[in-house]
Amino acid sequence: MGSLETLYPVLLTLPAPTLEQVGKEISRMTVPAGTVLFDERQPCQGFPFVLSGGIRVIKRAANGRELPLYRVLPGDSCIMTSSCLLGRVAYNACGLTESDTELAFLPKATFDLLLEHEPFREFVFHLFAERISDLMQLVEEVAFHKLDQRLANLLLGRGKLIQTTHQQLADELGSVREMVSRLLKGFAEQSLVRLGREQIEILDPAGLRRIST
Amino acid sequence: MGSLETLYPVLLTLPAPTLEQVGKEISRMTVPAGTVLFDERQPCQGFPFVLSGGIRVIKRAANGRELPLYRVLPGDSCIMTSSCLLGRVAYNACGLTESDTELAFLPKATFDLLLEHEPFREFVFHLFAERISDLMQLVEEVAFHKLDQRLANLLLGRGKLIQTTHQQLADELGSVREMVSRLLKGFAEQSLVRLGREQIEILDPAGLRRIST
DNA sequence: TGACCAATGTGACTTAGGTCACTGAAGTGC
DNA sequence: GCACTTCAGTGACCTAAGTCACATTGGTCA
Repeated sequence: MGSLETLYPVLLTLPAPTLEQVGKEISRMTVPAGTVLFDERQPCQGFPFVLSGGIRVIKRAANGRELPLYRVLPGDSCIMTSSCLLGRVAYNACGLTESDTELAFLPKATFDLLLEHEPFREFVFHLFAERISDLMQLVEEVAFHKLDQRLANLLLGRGKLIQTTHQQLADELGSVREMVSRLLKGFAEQSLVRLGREQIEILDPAGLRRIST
Repeated sequence: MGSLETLYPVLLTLPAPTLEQVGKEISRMTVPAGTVLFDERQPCQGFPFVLSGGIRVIKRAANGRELPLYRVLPGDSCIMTSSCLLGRVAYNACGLTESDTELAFLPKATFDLLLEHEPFREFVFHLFAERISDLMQLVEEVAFHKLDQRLANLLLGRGKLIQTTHQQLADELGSVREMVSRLLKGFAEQSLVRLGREQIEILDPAGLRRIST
């Protein structure tokens, strides 16, 4: 939907010739939902901008279970990909498009050029800082929080009426459907939610929040 | 021990006047082992260099348990502190000196100046990338690996003869002493290690590696 | 309407990990 | 040598979470 400049207003702080160069050298692509964008150490094609859609970055376990690490939405950038560009460190995680996604890639040379500009640097650092913050949050969740807390937390901030299946919630938590069903049943018995087929109505956000902490 | 330039050779790539300015504006401090350097959202004093000693960055749980996130050793920098400088994101973790530690802080203004130089930028990006990599590794460990795997992994790469207590190992893993004792006993029964008071002798690294995967 | 399928509910069981409450063993200082 | 402390070993028990094997429910579509 939005143009590159609307989604990434930091680009507007660049000098006009630089911005023009960006426009010239950026390469766009559209990929359908469910595409694997990268997996355990793929060569990186440049600095990625997400224009629409979104990317789910997950970590796969040996036993097939998987855990979502974070999402990359329009306006963000996938540090995963970009930092192999920046820091020459190989990660092993896997990125999938959640829905049809438009991407734009900036070649490394152009990206380096942009980094000469303080506002753009700040933008990139901010992306890094946010990812680190997300990952720490995740470590905290996985290491210290029980599943009911994590589920309650997941339900909160998704609106009053959530359209989803138990399986999807389980995937989100890196758990299994049965656990989610049981916990939701417990929530329903406490009148925190009302359950329906493929939908959950939040009745008592405060109560959920109490559990989620 | 080492000078700033020896530990951070990237500084030598800076123009002489800049380097001189760094020397002038940097402030050094020495803190004893066990000092809390920062805790849930402290103001940051600048970009930190570690000259000797080391910092343990941990996450505290509500129940008092704690999990080490990563260490900052001489030559590294604590992204935690620095990225609140860079990305204006507040983290909540806690940093403690592991041993007597010499630190040097660069004021934000000087740090911004250094970022004008490509090699220094690269250095900083690399630090970020490594931390992210560490954190992902940690997520993987905590979410997917069993304690015996994690313990085996911890023992490996620490030399043939490890001087430590079970309690210290447990702290390292975010677990409890009893579990470590039990697991070590199991390892000993498989002749993977020989146990002694405050020491563990690795007998079969290959066997441990098999477990650790 | 009846076959079919995805989503959900549920009980029985297993496992990993943690907690508690001890006991014993090895060093340390006097 | 003896008191004291720290470290380690161990059994009994508890809990969260996952696994397995189903039964049920509601919707879709030929």
